[in-house]
Amino acid sequence: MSKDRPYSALVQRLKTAGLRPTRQRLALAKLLFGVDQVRDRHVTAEQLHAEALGESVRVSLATVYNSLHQFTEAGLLREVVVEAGRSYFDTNVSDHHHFYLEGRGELQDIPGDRIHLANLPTAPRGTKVDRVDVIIRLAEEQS
Amino acid sequence: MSKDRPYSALVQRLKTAGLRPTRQRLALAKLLFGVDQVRDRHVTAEQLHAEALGESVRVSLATVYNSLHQFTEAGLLREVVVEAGRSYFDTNVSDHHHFYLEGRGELQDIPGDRIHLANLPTAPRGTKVDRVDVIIRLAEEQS
DNA sequence: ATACTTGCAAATCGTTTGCAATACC
DNA sequence: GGTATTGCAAACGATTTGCAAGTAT
Repeated sequence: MSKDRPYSALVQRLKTAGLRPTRQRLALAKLLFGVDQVRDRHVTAEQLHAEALGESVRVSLATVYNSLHQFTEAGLLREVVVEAGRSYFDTNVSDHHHFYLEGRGELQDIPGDRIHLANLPTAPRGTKVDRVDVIIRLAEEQS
Repeated sequence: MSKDRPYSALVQRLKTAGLRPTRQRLALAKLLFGVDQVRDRHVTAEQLHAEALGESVRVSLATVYNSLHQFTEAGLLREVVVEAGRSYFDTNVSDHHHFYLEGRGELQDIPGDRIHLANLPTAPRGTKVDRVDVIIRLAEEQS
């Protein structure tokens, strides 16, 4: 499997999302959604930028931010807010929730059907539920 | 009821929390917890600062930040993270959840016993649940 | 060819910090 | 008096923007 393969699946995914498959976007998509990525990922812009540079992919941080937001708008990513002042992007866009390990700043998925929410109050008049976020904040246990 | 009353209840509350009842802290406490405040409040530092200035209370923004964090550490406030890059402080420190009106950046409390969480996964080894946040994100309904 | 993208550096936003001046006990 | 607290302005980290140069179709 050559490193220069066009990754047609990813190219197609970007096109379908209405995004030109530029070198940068494709490289980032590969890091985020590529076949090498076994499980779902939770990254910050800085992390992804560092990772790209580490793989000798030349991208500016600004472009990483732009791409992450474009991917999010296109429904390829989901933004998770757990900490004021830092945004995480989750490659798992299905209905699910999160563990947040406060010490490490680490996120972990919890399948959506794992938690049961009952008696959800109805949305106030004039509004509709966009989504429900459940974050279980974890602290390191002092043995 | 004079405007200059010492607000002994608030003074006591600060003292109990191990905080000197300075002019600034007392003024902020009054805005947050004072008798005039009917319901629970959700404020950002900037909002509270503006409000204080509006009431001719001289406080610096830095002191507002300091005080909010001190109040939070003392358990008088709870910090709510709904949006990357902005912190809300909630005067309701009991167990409860939130509606978040995305358009207006507005928070609304949902009593803790209103929502039923079932099948909560157990915390990973070495960690313990610090708290569970449920945020119901609301969008304005396009009629 | 033309519209979309990129990179850079500067700008911005919310928040924090260093430190001298000030207020509380 | 001695310590905690304040205010200011500068520092900060994350994110965004303006714009000239580059790239996809």
